[in-house]
Amino acid sequence: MTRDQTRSEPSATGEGVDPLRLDLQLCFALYGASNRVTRLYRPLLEPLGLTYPQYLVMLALWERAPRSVGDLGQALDLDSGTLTPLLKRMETLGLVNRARDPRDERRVIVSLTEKGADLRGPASAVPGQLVCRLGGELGDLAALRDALQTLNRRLDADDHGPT
Amino acid sequence: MTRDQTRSEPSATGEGVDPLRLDLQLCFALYGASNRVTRLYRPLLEPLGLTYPQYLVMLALWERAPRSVGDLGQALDLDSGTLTPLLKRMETLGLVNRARDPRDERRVIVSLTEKGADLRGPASAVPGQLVCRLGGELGDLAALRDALQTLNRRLDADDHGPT
DNA sequence: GCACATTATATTGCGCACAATCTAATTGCT
DNA sequence: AGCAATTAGATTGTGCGCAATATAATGTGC
Repeated sequence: MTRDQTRSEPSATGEGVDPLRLDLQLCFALYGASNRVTRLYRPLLEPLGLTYPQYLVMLALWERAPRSVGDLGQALDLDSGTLTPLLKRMETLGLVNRARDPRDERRVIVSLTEKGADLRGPASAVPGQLVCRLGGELGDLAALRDALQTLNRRLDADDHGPT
Repeated sequence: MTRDQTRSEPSATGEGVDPLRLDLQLCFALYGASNRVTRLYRPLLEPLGLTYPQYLVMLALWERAPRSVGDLGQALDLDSGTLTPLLKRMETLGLVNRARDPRDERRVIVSLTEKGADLRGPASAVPGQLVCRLGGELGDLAALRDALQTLNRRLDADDHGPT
């Protein structure tokens, strides 16, 4: 029974005749693309001392700061179990400050330090370098972005539990 | 200096006029989509006792087994630092066996146990459920898959270090 | 103004991802 | 044979991602 009861089709790049293979192909491609892109960012962000999720937090804060942990979590679709230690590391790095909101002591307000704000300049080179490394036509990349954003919106809309 | 020196554009869903925002939008969408899809799989795989990466390993093994750790790593684009502990957990679960290749003692051959092979039946329901939860037109999902696979191939081709 | 639910964050625990490093086995070269 | 270079995995350490739980502050009804 350790036979290789397997195969059914060439598997990989074929046309999507079998919808049951579509999930594997799509989700695996998504998973791989996300890993690959994080790897692509790594050497660009390493000189800044940031990881990719930390870079996303900085982008959110450069857009608007100060803001609460929960607000960041909503923007980035991450929960407090992820953000709390991440923000603490960024605080240790001297990029952000964390302080309880005196108006509502349950909230923690995250603000940029001067060092954190100053990092925006050096970081501004990153997007260009990355698009360059991504390669491909700008139009194709924009189309891919649109398809992913559509998917994300649909998944966000659904998940309020059908039975 | 804690001013909100921020904003410049509406930011989110606009047309891709500014290529410098494209990386953020694309990569963030990718990152979010990957996280969301893993979350979508979780309740489907939990009854099988699998995580999403473990499910990917099982799919690879159902396609062809036994195979070496390195072979799995190439197929899934994961390195030994990820696979070794993952495979050990799966061995503890009784899904796979790990054994040195007698032909080449450096290699570790991963094979399916009967329990692992038997899981294929229950798992066969997952892809259909997932595509259903993903929603959207099959054609759109197939197009997204193709775009991601193209991107992945390009990134795999590049990375052999230009100076 | 006191139980009780609600809200915001923190903590704990587990499982990836991956860089860096280590060990051991094989291959190549001479 | 003998030894350097290569190769395959394993180990270690750091940083997410998230479920489950805990803690503490706010709001609500009575």
